[in-house]
Amino acid sequence: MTKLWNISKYGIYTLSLKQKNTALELYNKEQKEAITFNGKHLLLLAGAGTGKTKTIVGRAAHLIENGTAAEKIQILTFTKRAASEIVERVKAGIPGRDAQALSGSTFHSWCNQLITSFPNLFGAANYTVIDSDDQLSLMKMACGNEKTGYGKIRIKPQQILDLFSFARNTRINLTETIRIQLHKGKDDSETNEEIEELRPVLELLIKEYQTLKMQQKYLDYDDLLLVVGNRLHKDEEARNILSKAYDYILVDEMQDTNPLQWYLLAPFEKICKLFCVGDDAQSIYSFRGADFQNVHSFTERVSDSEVKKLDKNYRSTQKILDISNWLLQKSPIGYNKKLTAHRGPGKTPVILNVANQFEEANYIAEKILKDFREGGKTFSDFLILSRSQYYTKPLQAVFLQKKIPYETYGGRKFLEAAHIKDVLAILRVINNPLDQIAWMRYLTFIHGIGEVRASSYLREILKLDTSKITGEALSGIIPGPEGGKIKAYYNAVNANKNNVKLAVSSLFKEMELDLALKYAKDWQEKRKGDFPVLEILAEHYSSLGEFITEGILDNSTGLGGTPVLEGSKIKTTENKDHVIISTVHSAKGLEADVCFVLNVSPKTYPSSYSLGSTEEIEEERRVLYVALTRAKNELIITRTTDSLNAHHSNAVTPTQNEEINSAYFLEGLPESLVIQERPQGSFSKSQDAKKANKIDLDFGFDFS
DNA sequence: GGTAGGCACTTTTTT
DNA sequence: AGTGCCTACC
Repeated sequence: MTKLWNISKYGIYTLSLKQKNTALELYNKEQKEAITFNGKHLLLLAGAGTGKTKTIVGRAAHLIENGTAAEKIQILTFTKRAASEIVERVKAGIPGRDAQALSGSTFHSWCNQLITSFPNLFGAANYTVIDSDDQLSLMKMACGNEKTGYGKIRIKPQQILDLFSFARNTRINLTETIRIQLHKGKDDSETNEEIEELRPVLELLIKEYQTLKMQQKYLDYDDLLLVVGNRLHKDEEARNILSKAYDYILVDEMQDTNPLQWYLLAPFEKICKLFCVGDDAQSIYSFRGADFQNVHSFTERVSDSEVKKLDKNYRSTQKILDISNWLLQKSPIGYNKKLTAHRGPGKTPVILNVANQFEEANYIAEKILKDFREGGKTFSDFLILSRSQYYTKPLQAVFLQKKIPYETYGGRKFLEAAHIKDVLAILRVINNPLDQIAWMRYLTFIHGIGEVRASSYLREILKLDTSKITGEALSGIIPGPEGGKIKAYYNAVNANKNNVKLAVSSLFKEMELDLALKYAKDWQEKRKGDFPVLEILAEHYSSLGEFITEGILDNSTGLGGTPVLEGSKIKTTENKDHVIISTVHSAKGLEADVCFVLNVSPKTYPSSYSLGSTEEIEEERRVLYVALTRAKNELIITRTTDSLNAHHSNAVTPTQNEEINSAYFLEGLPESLVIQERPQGSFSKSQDAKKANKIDLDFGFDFS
């Protein structure tokens, strides 16, 4: 099965693609030892920039060149992008077909492949994988059916999903999950009473949600892992089958795996050899249940295991590492980590004090253009990192205006865009007629049909035997021109259901006018062009189900770039020279010559949402650490002074303000580590400038 | 009663 | 860019 969702993001890696991975002289002693490790299980602690990815690539190549069949190696990563990068680099290093069968996936996509490959083993066939939007719709349905119980409790469907997902990912029971997530872990009688009141209601709603999923043959993200994990734990036959399928599992970003992922991985300790790579200082996913016990307790949990370390940094110059090291040292947790550069001192990092986001955006744009025109740099030499996707909006506007090509990582995905989902809904319904979420979207897409009427039509549709559902039958249920449209859409796909591309293109022809009407505001400029892309994506799949699921499990097909068609291949801007704008969370593994870290201001680092618990603040610290260590030669940290006078957040008490300032990560930063700058021109020694200097307030902070 | 359209609001991080 | 809430129309 071809996976076109792996459209390469390798633009920035092409230079390193050519090197032969297994030429061991390319590696240092520690890397070599890891690559050629001959024991059973290995945990490799690899600090930022120490050649982690390179070593995984080398390990896979080494195994293949020493006789392991490529299909018996599974590489697991967090994003499809990371997986494809590793796989492509291994393939590039090994001539011929030996490495072609090498598989790299996310945990979720891997589980999906296993479930699909062994339908009898896992007992799931023809299911639909649902994304978070669909989960929310389904949870709303669950809550709607339980109005009595739900009405009393002030908890939103999204919160219920978050609690449930947290519980499943951490494998903690519901009571304790509520305690941790809603009561900050408190264990007193008042808390316990509240928990006892909430828990039964939640349980009821979650059970309803589970039932709805079962009825409609849905699997959500967590289900994918659980289905595989549960089977492996309970069933020896399953373990036997999979032990024949795999000899080695290579896990990237081990520090970000959660107990559910460990639950999935643990049976493989007996089945094959684990090679897990991670860095506890870069653990930034605890909101998703990541637990660095998976790293810290590795040797206790896994018999026949060893730990090795990589700590020589090849990415950054020393002055960039100095500020990164300083940040970690200030932590009350001992990370016991100090990166040393192998590339000399380099340039001192800059802190750029700006008045506001627009000044920040303009400064960055001007610097990039200047370096591009006069400094011999390409756009791909720049990486811009932000705490949140939302914050980069003004920057993107300025880039568009100044014609700086960029690509965003993180944020809304291609297949999550409303107009794409509208079209996919019809495919989904034909793939799985029990898919009520898709039915509702399909029906309410038609002008004149709202939620109420759609529900009643859907009730009629579901009464039909699934084999009796036809375009004709639908127009029998839905009268008038609306029914005619529904029928036409249905037939367009149904007549071509064995040719996904044709299904998509004929459906689009039917829907185009209505789509243009619904999205009149930005149809021509923004949305219309996505459909040729969708058709070409579709071309690479042999069934509707595969197309829908692979799309949902992939996050690499961002909508940020302008997709361009070139022959039969999609070319997106990502293949051209462009700046990368990314959230820190999506930037793991990335690096760039010049790196901007946006808005390192109080309230953002750490985020004011995280104040209150040391664990959360420390996670924020690691987020900043990850950001700082992306830079190879130039690090520019910006900080906005108007974030201090928070007009947007209305009620900040003086005490809170003090807390915000004292928790601020750059507070107390030694002068020698950075150069403070202000943009030239519009920004002079005004009042704003004075505010900028006030950020380093000297408040002590007692973490004990 | 049901639907569509307009307005205001709001955004941590992701599979 | 999406969602929730209100209002005006069928």
